[in-house]
Amino acid sequence: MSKPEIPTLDDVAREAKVSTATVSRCLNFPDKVSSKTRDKVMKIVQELGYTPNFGAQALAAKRTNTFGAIVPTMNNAIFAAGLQSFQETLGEEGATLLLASSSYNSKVEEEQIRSLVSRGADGLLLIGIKRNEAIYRFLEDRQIPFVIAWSFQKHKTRSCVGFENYDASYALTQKAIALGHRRFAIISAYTKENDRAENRVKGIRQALQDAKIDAQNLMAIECEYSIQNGSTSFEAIIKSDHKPSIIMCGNDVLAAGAIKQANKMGIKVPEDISITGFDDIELAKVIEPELTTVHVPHKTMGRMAAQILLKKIEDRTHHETINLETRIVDGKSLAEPKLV
Amino acid sequence: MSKPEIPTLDDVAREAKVSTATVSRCLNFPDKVSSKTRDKVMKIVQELGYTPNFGAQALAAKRTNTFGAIVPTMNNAIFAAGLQSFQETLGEEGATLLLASSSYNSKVEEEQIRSLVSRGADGLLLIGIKRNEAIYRFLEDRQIPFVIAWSFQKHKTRSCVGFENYDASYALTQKAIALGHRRFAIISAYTKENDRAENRVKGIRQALQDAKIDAQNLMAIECEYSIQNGSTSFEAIIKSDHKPSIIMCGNDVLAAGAIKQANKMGIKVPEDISITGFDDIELAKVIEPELTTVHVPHKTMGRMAAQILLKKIEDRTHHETINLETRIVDGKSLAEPKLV
DNA sequence: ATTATTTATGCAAGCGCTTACATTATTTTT
DNA sequence: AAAAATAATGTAAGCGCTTGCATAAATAAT
Repeated sequence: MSKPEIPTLDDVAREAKVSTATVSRCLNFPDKVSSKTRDKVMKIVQELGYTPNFGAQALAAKRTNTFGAIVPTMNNAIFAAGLQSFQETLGEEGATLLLASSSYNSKVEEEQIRSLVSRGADGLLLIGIKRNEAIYRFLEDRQIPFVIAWSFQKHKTRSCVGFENYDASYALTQKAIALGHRRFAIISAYTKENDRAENRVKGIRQALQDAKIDAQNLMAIECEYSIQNGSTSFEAIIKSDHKPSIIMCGNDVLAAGAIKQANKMGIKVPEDISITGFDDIELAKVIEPELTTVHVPHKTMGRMAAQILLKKIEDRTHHETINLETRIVDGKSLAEPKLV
Repeated sequence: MSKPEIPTLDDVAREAKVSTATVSRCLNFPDKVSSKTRDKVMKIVQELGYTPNFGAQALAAKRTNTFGAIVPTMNNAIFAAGLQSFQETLGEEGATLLLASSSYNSKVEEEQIRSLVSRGADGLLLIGIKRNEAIYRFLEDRQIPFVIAWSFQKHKTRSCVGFENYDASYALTQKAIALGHRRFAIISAYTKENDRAENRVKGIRQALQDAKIDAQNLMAIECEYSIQNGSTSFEAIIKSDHKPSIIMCGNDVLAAGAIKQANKMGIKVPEDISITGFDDIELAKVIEPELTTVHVPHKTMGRMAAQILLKKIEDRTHHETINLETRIVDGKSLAEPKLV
């Protein structure tokens, strides 16, 4: 068999009878080269099917035009829309996205951060705030730009673009209280290493407290995000003796599972029980009844995250924290509680 | 500010008073090194927080322990489950996954293939068969192992693990015909560069033909996969004068959109019209009525794809094509047509 | 104790690219 | 037409790592 002739810069240079420096410039700074040689070189590049060796390039240039993103999951659409616009915005600038998924596991996330950095990621998109301080320092020591999304915090140096999970959740709870609900249940993601989930729960608790509703009236379940878990948790709540008039779910996926189970059990939503979601993903509009949920500006968030990152590459000192607005989407799944 | 002290192999070697070769061996072949020096070196590695530079490593070693996958979309869960198990299987072998999404655009996919290869991907997961022959040659010239998933073909050299989209679709159509359906509509993805979609449509057409149902009785719409498009297409079909008794959708996402729209328009599924999906993603079980669809063994497919790839790394000549079974999942969305 | 093996380390040559800096060709100015 | 300024190209020194080969240390065999 013929050996795998992967052409190198040298091959191109030799063939075109110029130095490797010139070829490199043709590729990277076309206008630093006379159009005559450029054409000649480009032709050979085409002929040989030359592709630069990324490792060599990264090694020599110390930048890669590559960004990394680590999301907790790709199993449901929570992050899809945001990532999509993140990627698109990067793409417009000719940058590439490397994607990894941590399965909501902070150990895994840490490894992936290191891996992406050692792969030469010029910048990183991270979801949420809560993570080991050591890993933040790792990034900061190396001066790797990063931006945190899906959460908002006013930090002196760590840029973010997100929203107040707490406030959104608080507002939704207020609305439920105003409708007359007094007995609550929560189906949440694990809050331990997930500040989004944590703040959503906190928002609910605080709203209840502020309305002088005793914590006795709240039951909370934590589980992984999945439709199945939404269903299971719903059933567990119904079968418990807590008897809430409303179940507030940590996201739309759980809510969808809950509604599905309600339908299955012949429990009418919202007549018998109200159910709310969070995120406003497409799924929220498919289930019957349509979900009352919190709209999160995913697209905007993704785009702005990319923009911040790009700015940080330009100017290492750039810093900003952006707090996006959320809003309650009125579906059909939240209504006044049944009179008892 | 202190400069970003990124430690290198040299730093570790100097600190540990050994050669760089020894440090490298400690990291890559621990048992080629005496336990005494190993401990000494590892301690320094820890202290310094050393992470190997990926580019340099790739350049010197000509392998990266990294695999690439390019999926058409991450916007819906079609590929999520498969990718997940693909990643898990790779992870067990200490390999990393680089993920890219092509937005069903073959030009983009081609770029991404090149990009992943130049990034040093040891192997690639590709979705579907249909793509430019040139890009196949690109991979083959460079002897980059790749495996095709989600489609099956018996190819002499190109390995794949997938299923017969055609057969599955044919079978589902037969079932519909057996129930009495004679007037069909299809909502499909664009078939131009998508062999899965193409074969699904072909399967339907052939089943109709074999049942002596004239092509006149079939109406087909192509659009991008999305719930919204499912809804829009459903409405278009209903408002046309085609009046099918069944709408077969290219995947569950479209079907979900269709059902949603049916509910909205007060059209009963399956009493007034039957709707089928394809893929059996979680969504299929959430919508009301539950979808009759084709179950695709996503997890198995992802795992086997990874296994094949790993085998190919071991033995460049390894080759296999695996045809997985699909099966019809009986939901509630397919029933006998209304008597006219 | 001496020699033959085995094991552990070091040396140094790249891997394929970028980029100061030096050199040469071209254009502009006087 | 010569001098000065500008543009185009070449030279070569790395970037941080791996690995074949040579050498040194430890162990086994005589």
